[in-house]
Amino acid sequence: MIVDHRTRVLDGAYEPSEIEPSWLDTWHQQGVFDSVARIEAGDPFCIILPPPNVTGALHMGHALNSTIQDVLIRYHRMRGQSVLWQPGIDHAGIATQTVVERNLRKQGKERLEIGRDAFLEEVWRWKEQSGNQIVGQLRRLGASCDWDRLRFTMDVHSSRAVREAFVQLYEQGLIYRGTYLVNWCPSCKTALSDLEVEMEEIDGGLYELHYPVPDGSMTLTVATTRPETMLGDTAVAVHPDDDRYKHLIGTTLVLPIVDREIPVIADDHVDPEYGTGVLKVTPGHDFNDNEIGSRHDLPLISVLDENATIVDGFGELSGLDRFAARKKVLELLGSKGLRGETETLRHAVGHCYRCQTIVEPFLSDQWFVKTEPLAQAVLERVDNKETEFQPDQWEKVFRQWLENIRDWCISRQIWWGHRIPVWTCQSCGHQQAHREDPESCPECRGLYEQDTDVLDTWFSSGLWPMSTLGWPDQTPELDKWYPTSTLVTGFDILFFWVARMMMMGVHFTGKVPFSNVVLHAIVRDEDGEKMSKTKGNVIDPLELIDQYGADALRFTLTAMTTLGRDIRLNTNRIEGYRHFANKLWNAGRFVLRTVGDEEVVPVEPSHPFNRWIWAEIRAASGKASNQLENFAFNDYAQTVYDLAWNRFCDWYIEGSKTLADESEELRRETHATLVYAFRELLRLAHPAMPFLTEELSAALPGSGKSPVALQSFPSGSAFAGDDGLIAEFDILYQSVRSVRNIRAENGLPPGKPLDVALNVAEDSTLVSPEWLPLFTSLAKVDKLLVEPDPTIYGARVSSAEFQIWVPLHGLVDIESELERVEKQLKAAEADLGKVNGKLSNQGFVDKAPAEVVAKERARQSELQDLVDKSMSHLDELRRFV
RNA sequence: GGGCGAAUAGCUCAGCUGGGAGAGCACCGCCCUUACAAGGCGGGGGUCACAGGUUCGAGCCCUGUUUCGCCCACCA
Repeated sequence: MIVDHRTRVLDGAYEPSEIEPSWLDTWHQQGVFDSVARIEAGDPFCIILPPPNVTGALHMGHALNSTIQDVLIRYHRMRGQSVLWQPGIDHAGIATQTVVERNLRKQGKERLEIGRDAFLEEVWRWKEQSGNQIVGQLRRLGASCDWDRLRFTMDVHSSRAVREAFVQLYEQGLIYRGTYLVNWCPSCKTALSDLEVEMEEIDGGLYELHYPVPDGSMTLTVATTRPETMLGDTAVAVHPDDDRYKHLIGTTLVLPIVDREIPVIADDHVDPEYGTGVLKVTPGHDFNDNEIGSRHDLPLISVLDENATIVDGFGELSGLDRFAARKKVLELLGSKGLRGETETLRHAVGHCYRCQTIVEPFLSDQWFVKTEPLAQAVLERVDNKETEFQPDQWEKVFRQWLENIRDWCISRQIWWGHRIPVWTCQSCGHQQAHREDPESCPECRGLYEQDTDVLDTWFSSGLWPMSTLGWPDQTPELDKWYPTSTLVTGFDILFFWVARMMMMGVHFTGKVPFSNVVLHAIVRDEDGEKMSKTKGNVIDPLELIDQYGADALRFTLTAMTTLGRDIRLNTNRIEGYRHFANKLWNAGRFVLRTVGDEEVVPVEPSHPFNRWIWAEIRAASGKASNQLENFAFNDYAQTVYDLAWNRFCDWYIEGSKTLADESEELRRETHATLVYAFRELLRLAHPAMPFLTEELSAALPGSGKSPVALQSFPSGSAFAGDDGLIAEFDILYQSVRSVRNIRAENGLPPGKPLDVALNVAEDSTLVSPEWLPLFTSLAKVDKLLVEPDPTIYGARVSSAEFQIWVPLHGLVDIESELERVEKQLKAAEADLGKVNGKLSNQGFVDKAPAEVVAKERARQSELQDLVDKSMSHLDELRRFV
């Protein structure tokens, strides 16, 4: 279907839902986002889309993230660079498995019942649906990704990259397996990395327990928040210098309930000031105790199983979950008279980041990445500024984390993910990582079994910039676009993702994966609350798009993005920018209607007013480029808004109406300027408002077939215009506003024509035949008087450039005019006072830079002049009272 | 326990290397002027959290305080 954009703009009110979807098709059909087709076209610019999780629909955070990236991508594409925005989605291991499990449970099914294969089929089904929904949402927002290159972290290619990376690390000795204490989620029943544990303050108790010496003659009192783990105690520790307990070091105590003898040991870790100064040591269920245990060679005892219930062998305690066991242990100790004081205590406890269950330090076999060497390599690159952070305060945070990094537990006891590619022989015990699935043990042909665990989901996302471009193969894409240019993401995944990509990228390619990292804020609701499903304050971007249009939403997000600050989304703001979009729409309708069927050709205008708008466009173009290069998104939006509304619509369009009537020649020139300046403006706005700008541009005469997305971003070279024109225009602007002000302050209707006396220097541009008609029409001057008439009273506005006098005789009461002038005088006097104060300060005159002093002097005489004129005007007015 | 960020108009926020306090929305007044009432024109409104300091000059730099928010951290 061929759309007649001209008719659509001319006939219709602005209705984004009617124009936006059709452009999605057009862009696609015209291959606007195809990157590989233009792989040789220019300097590379590449952004890897942070792959959204297939856990459901997108939220406002994604909309913000994608908008920022799309603004950058569209800008760089318009700069003629060879642009790739690589899209993809993430399988999101635990998160997705949890969602699918929950859905199954609603149907009365359990994961374990249906089995691994059937379950994975379910997940793939879910992935298909969620993935499509996500892509649909991103496209609707206008995201100009190269959609043909859409990737998934578990597709064939990514899986191969994961496999390759794992095997290399394994062979390099950077991946190891062992039995260690890890963070365990008893609900997800899997190990978690340190990062996946969220510390949250909860109310608990600090319980005192008495442990008797073997002969029962005395007890030693420990303090603990977790009495139930006492079943696994293998020592009691005191500080080596603690005189209270020094004599007991080396003796033993009897662990109540289990009747096991445990040693009293000395360790620096114990704080004599805290609790009783005696620490029970449970190396099997506490990270600190585990370290103490390894220092003292203590045995490790697991008293909890993977569900965090007490294991067999503890009588009535066995089978109780940890919280029930806690109660029971306290009860048992109480009945033996072995309980002391209990103190309530608010303390930080680790929770699973996916299901919020309290994590349990749990002894198990897990796979780890030795991160220290990887982190060191990254730190060197950051030192060399090979990757820079925006805003730069994040560099410090990033660095600190890497400096204190601990080994990364990468194995997960779930089903959804990349299976760990390590096989172990059931006969000879041979163990090896394989790039291809092996048939049998390469050593003895025995039964060879693959590890059942899967990898941490962040392992595959850590490879994302490389793997999407083809690694481990040396593809043309990898060659062209790696390292990528800018990574745009939220600071909440700085460690999870950015750090991992840096480590993997540097390790495997020797190059940092991106030269800039832009960390944007999270989107909060109007009350500053973080959006979350549980709070029910989540806003679906699609709803906002339906209501206000994608352009308005995008412009809002762009305008609200100052790096380093949270965004509070309020719908007033979106509404405001919808009005802005509407304003542009109507400006477009005006241009079309005005120009009609006339043929317009781009010409270098001769009239200063036409040249002025080009000067404004040039200035704005330079500013906009700068702002985008520096990730100052809000400033860019402001530049566009100001140029479009305050310059083009309010002044240029209004003035053009007068100009076009002056002469045939001027009409032609002005109409051409209207069209071409407007088109330039649309290009400037395109990265933020792609749909509207395409639609309006396509409707303009002589627009050709090329979409705005592929046109060049304004560089100011179209028609230079000179900067002096901006100052010339300012005189017109001030003078017109003066007359309007007189009108408003005296209660005269805005449309009422007035006689005006305009006094200026002879050589003033204002009275030149070129500017004067603009003044008389924009100020709605009825008759231009030569001189003020002293016999009637009038309003007067003075400036350095002009004096305006408007006779008010018979029009208004004089009191209001007196009021207006008095107010003006008061303001001028106040300003003058400040300036005089400054200039009479010897310190200022001596020490301030010469140009600052000169500026103040100039201002002094201007203000003095204004004060004088206002005073004499007041005298004049008072004669008529 | 460390570290970071924020505090500016009624609201949401800009304010770059220190030199005349800004925007949008809201508010008030006048206008349905032939692109646009989702609009036009004009206007009011701020002890820049507080207290010191540096400087000729501080919203901006330094010190301290208060109030919010976030991150990291093994005090049981």
